[in-house]
Parts: sequence; C-alpha cells; structure tokens
Amino acid sequence: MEHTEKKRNYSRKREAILKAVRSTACHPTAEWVYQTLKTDYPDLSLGTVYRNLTQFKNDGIIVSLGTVNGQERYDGNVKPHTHFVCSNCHAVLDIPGNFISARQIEETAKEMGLQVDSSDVILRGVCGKCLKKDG
Amino acid sequence: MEHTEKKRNYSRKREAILKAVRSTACHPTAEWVYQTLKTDYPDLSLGTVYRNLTQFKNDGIIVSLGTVNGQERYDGNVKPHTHFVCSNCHAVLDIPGNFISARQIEETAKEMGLQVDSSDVILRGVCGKCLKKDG
DNA sequence: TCAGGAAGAATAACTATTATTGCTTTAAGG
DNA sequence: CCTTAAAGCAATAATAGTTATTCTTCCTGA
Repeated sequence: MEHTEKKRNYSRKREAILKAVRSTACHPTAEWVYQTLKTDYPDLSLGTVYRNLTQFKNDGIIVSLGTVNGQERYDGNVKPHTHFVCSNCHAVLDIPGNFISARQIEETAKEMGLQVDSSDVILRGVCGKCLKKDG
Repeated sequence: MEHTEKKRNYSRKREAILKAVRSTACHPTAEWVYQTLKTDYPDLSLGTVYRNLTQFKNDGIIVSLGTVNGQERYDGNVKPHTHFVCSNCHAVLDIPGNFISARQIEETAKEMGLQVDSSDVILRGVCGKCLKKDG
C-alpha cells in the first residue's frame, strides 16, 4: 500500500510560499513574498502567490491582519497577538501581551447577541526607527 | 502676525458629506456617502466624496476604521471605541466599552521605544441579523 | 469688479486583487 | 500500461476601489 495521504498535489512553490511567510516577522504582503522568492523561483508568478496565500488563509494555516496602506498583510503566527502599525513606514510589529479581557468580550457579545470568533488589537503610531530618523 | 492656519472655503457639498458621515451609525464607505447624497445633490461626483473624506480624515474630523471587504470604512465618532465586523454581511457595529488598558499600552510602548498614537480593538464574528437569517 | 485661489466634475490612470484560459500533472479504473 | 476525468498551475486579462489630472466654475478679499 502506497502513501496516499496528500489531498492536494504537492508543489515546491507552494511550500516555498508558506515557508517564506513563516520565516519572517515582517508580516509580509503578497508582493513581498513574490519578490523574495523570485530569485530562487524565476518562473513564479504573482497570481500563484495570491492564490496560495488565499488558500493558506482559508485553511487557517496563516492569518491575515487586514490591509495596511492598501496592501493585505499576512502572518505565519496564527496565535492571536497584538500588532503595532507604523503610520510612517507601515512596518507591522508584534507586541507581546494581550491587552484585552476575553471575559469582558464574552459578556458583551452575549448581551448584544453577537457571535464573536476573533478579536484584534492594533496599535498605531510611529516606530522606533522612524522616530530616530525623523527626529 | 496672522494665523497661518489653512482656511478652507465653505462648500455646501463638503458640509453635506461630513453631515452624512456623522448622521449614521453604519460606518459608511465612500460609495455609500455618494449614493446617499446623490438624490439631494445630483451633480455630486464620487471623486469629490473621496477627496473630502480624505481631507476630513487628515484633519482628524472623522476617522477611518480601515478597509472591510476591500472598502474603506469611515466613522464620524472620533472618540476611540470598539468595533464589531460581521464576516458575513460586513456590517460594522459600535460596541460600548473599551476592553483595553491604556496604562498597559503606555508601559509596553515605553519599553519598546514606540510612540503610540491610537489603538483599535476589532471583534470579528457573525452579527445578530445574520445569525437569525442563516440559522 | 477683478485677481487669485479653492472647489468641483469628468475622466484617465494607477494599483492591488481576482477570474479566466489553456496547458500540464495526478488519480482512478479497467 | 492506457484512458479519462479532475485538479494544479502560470500567464494573462479583467475588475474594483481609489487617486491624480485637467479644465472649469465659484468664492473671497482687496
């Protein structure tokens, strides 16, 4: 009996895309992934990156942070955590700590008749790098 | 010495755009504002709506909640508050309560050398209407 | 009233994303 | 093996939201 456990055809490129997202803390855009992999995979197309990122997102393997400056940002870390967005250079940083009360959310959701599946905390401001640069 | 504050000419349309955003709790898109005002201002153009919304945002008169389903959502309520986004119908609802500790954020920001200007809490899930509709 | 600047409409341009197309690979059954 | 159907893929075209451009009109202050 052969190994038949893969539901989706294996693809070196797809694996590389997933690896790229997981191996950085920069919360990349589709474009970033494309540019990063283009040297190793010259015949990679941007559409392939978009398609695979969407698949990963739907499968819950990666997560989307929403759009920053018009571009969707992805995160290989699927555990909920806080993000900081620099309004100057649009960098996205991970922030340790939760800042939020799950119990309080649950209560409010119940009160208002909502089903809450996830919660995001996003801080906005200027990152250390930009603070130094711009005085 | 005169004040150098940039004075802006009065405009009935601009006033109407601002009023439209402030008079609804639906956290409208540019398109919504355009459609809403088109009957009263038949010669209003979508470009004008976009331009004025951007100006208002830059002036801090209104605030952007980021893009939901590809469209930017605005809010006439500039005081920070929590939002709920329905992943089914993409409605945006106001949630009373803050859920977040300003002191804790301040501490973390100081630790990490960040300047935090604002913070958003976004809950995602299914709203009451959609829960009823879809079972 | 007149000059100069701001606002507006119409439309073109841009950018991120998604759908389509046609080719290739894989899986399943005989 | 061999055939056939389904799925994957890259490349391209197309879409949608937004922004920029151009030209005209209108307001404001002297």
